[in-house]
Amino acid sequence: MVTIGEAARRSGVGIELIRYYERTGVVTGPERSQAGRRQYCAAEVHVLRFIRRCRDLGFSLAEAKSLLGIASSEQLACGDAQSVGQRHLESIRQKITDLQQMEAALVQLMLPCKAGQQDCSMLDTLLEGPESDWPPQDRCLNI
Amino acid sequence: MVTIGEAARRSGVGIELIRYYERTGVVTGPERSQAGRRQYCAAEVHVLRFIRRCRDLGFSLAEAKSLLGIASSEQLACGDAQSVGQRHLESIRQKITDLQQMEAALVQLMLPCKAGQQDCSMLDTLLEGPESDWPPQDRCLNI
DNA sequence: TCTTGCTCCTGTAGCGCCTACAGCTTGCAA
DNA sequence: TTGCAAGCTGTAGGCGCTACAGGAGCAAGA
Repeated sequence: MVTIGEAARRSGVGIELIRYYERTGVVTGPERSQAGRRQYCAAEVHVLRFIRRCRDLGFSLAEAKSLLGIASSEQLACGDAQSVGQRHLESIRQKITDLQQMEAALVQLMLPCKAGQQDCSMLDTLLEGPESDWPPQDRCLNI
Repeated sequence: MVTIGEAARRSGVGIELIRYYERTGVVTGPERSQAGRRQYCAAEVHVLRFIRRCRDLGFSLAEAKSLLGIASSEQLACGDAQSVGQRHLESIRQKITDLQQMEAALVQLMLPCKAGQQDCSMLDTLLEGPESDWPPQDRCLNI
């Protein structure tokens, strides 16, 4: 049984963030000491580390919670975990593609300025330029 | 002079978003009709489109506002715009690199499951696996 | 003229994922 | 005993939207 500070150190999840996860139901609250302090057992520290690893891999908290549920269910449902992972992998690849297109568009936009022209074609294009084909109008681009 | 609905249509920025931009000082509010309705001139619609293009390219609202300031200043400071753009380009490239490493780590994590083993090594690794070298501990990974 | 239906208005609250602070109590060592 | 670190709760802020409630204005048709 360790304190929240020690749990934070061992899991790599900050103290405030641990309390936030508890408050929002991502993890269940641990036992409390008589004085009301949180006391974490090894398994609970494992869970925190699990969440952190999921977050490091870009999973949302909802996905992390879902994977945690799969991982701690009686019958180990590998297929379920695989499909969560696969969906996530596709979303990562989509983001990479979007960012690469963004990068290309930005490079294109900034290129003419390097020629040392008088006007800044970058700002001109942003202000009045033609409609580019980027971004496609029908896709969400909150990256 | 057009209504907010028409300005939204012409600029590609939603009505609620236009009001949000005005409320948060990204753009200045337009004239009002006697009944208190917003009335946009062509230049104001241009500004909205400028903001949208910046956002499409991944600039933050603060950066967009800054670029707008540069674009509408008397002496056209192309160098300033270039440096904002260059910094942004580097951050896009950093994000791409991070995502690619994330992708590789995820593929690595999910690979062994495909072999049809009894245990799900993906979940096992997330739960108890060794510390991977990804992510590096000293970098922000909120992507 | 009246009604219908669209557009517009303000204000507020919610999302996801934290981060930070105020103001308090507890625990431990010197 | 004193002093400080570490814990506690509750609340607010940041980013960039999005969505609603509850009202007012406006143009076109019956």
